[in-house]
Amino acid sequence: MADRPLNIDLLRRSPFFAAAGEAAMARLLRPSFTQQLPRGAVLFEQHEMPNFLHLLLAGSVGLQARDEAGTETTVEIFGAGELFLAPAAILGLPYLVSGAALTDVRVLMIPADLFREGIAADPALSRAAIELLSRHWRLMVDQVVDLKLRSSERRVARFLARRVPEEAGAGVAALPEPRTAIAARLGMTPETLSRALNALEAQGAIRMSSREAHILDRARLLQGRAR
Amino acid sequence: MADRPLNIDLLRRSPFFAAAGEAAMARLLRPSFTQQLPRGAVLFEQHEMPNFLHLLLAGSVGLQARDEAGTETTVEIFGAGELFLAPAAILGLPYLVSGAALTDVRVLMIPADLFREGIAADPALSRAAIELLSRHWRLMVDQVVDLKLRSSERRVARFLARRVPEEAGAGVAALPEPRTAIAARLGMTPETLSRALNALEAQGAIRMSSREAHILDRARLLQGRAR
DNA sequence: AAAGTGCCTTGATCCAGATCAACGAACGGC
DNA sequence: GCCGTTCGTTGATCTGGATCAAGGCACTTT
Repeated sequence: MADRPLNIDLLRRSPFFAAAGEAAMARLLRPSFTQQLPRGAVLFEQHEMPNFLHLLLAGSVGLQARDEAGTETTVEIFGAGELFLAPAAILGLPYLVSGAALTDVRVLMIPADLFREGIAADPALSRAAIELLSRHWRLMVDQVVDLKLRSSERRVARFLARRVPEEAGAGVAALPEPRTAIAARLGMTPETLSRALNALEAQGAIRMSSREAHILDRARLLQGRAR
Repeated sequence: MADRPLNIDLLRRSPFFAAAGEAAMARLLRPSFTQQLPRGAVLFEQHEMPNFLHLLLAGSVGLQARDEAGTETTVEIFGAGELFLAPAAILGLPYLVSGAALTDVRVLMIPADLFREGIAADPALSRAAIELLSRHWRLMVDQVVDLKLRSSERRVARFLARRVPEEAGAGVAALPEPRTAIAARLGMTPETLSRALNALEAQGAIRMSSREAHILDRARLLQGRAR
């Protein structure tokens, strides 16, 4: 079933399987297998037909979209525990975006057809899918609002804050993925991202080291220099 | 059941009920009623708990979000035939956005609890919800890509093109909603929208009159001045 | 250890689109 | 039919962030 023992607990805690329940989880897991992929690997390509659902066990994956001119952005970055059936998998439509490993990753591959059958048959599973989709819709709405009405510095601040437990006043946000991808996810250039991080550091809200940000004061970080 | 005869055919053709099937439709319609609201009316308010699902029968509704500072944007504009269960209704969570009538509207009000029960019980209905959510997720992804990598003029062009049948070379795009709302939906100021429309007219791709745009050459409109 | 090779930051300049400020046109109220 | 009010356009200016162009570093590769 897997080419290496897989962390059942992580799965159980993932928002999706928590909603789907043990039974559905067991059923989906039986024919699934895990895969280890290096940074840069492409999990699926825009316009392809989906054969698998991907549940991320470790690492980060970026959903990337290319426009007609060939320029690319990162639409969203997902971390461990997330299932992204870029709804394609459910609907049986071609992927709207590509999925690329932004770090080395370990993914659970769930056969898409099996999943589609499961959804039709098992109300708990379809309920879980509905919740997942709703959550993902909200993520995108949040991002649209962010892009439309917040400055790049604010977007960076919020991005960092989201990487640390909700109620913590301080903490460490890991940033294992390349700056380019983070910048794209935030709708800015790497240069602007770099400058925004500097500014936040100058304000005393964070302290940067190469692949992580120490958040010194979450509240201050979020409210900005509006002192 | 309704305070005025309602166009069953429009409902049947709406993407949601088309997927849900006649039976589910009939069941949901029985306790529902329609409402006629003037431009500016608020269908639901951000942070409120959802009591109804809204199926738009006529007019346009804008999903608006306010940030902490109080500035407002339009996240999406929906037209006749659309059902927007700003997923809140499904999940039983407070609305993430407000819904405002951008024109005079006629809406079918479907009790949310009834809908939630229906989803749990009827596979066809939950299937329809999944499809709706997937479609709406894709709309938002599209918009994020638009905002991240296209200029305001391109966004306007695409917005107009989407308001005319896919395969038509020419046609009329109605723009009944206030310019301010359209501009916000497109992530720009009314001034910029106005100038973009002028530019597209100068390129000979469209001809504007106050509340509609005549699209003279859809292909040209979409490709831009890259002549 | 030297020489690549990515990846990130820093600095200088530029520009699309925001902002500010009138101005005009459509519309409902009386 | 006039008047205030709301909504859209136009023009002038300003600016956040993009773009362009070098540098640092931290890695592998030899």
